[in-house]
Amino acid sequence: MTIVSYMANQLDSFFGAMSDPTRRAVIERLAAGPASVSELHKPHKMALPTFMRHLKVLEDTGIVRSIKKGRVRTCHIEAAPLIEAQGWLAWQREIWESRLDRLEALAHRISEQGDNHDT
Amino acid sequence: MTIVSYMANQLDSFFGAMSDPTRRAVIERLAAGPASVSELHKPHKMALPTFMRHLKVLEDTGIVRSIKKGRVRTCHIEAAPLIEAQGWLAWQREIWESRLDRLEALAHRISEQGDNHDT
DNA sequence: AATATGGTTAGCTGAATTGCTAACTAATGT
DNA sequence: ACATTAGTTAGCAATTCAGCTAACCATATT
Repeated sequence: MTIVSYMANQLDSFFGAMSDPTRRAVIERLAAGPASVSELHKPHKMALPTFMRHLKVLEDTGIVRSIKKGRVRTCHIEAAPLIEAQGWLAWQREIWESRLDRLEALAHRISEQGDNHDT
Repeated sequence: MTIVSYMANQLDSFFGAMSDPTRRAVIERLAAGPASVSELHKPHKMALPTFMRHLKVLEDTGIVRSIKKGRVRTCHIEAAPLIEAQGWLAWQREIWESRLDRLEALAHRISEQGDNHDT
């Protein structure tokens, strides 16, 4: 079992959640402190139900938590999923960087063997 | 113009690319060194054209580069996009962590005001 | 009690994503 | 020259995603 399959569920949904600019904007806003749904919605041009679905994605992933008091739902950030994902990236990057010189050397050797590179 | 919109294109495609387990597995494999398309494909059960499309996503995002020599296309990793994304995550995390105590205190205060939390 | 506000549910679109097969080109091996 | 291997192109089907409107419940506010 690779580490990938172990973390797959978590990372799939985390990266999926982060791949949308609206959702990243919400996260950036929440970094400044908790906010209600309509407060979060205000700067975005989309309809409220559409926006709510983005919020739901963030909650399902565990990145955002919310509490409803009266008719107001207040959202805040949960750091754990981010820390995990950042850990994965950092780990990958470490491996890559430790091999980059070798990789580049090899890539150069390959590209010099033939002039057939597309890209 | 927010920092989000500035980095939007890069980060959208990067996180989108990372949200698929097949593509993350390819990245992990490539961390161990360059490999041909069929070498990369071997451990995956999907049809080759399907797999090729995943590879194309990674190339379009700039995470993977490839060189064709003869009939063999050799792929390797490009570190830059990863470093950028990791930077964004690290930056976010820094902000969050510096506020986490305040956030949690506030969340507690809110949740104690009313018993209406639906997660 | 009536109205306004904050959020939610249901259901519809169009576009993008992920999988497939079939058929094909180009390079290599025999 | 012929067969095999490596990769590619084209096109189809099922699913998911991101947006919308309309209608609705529950809690303030007046």
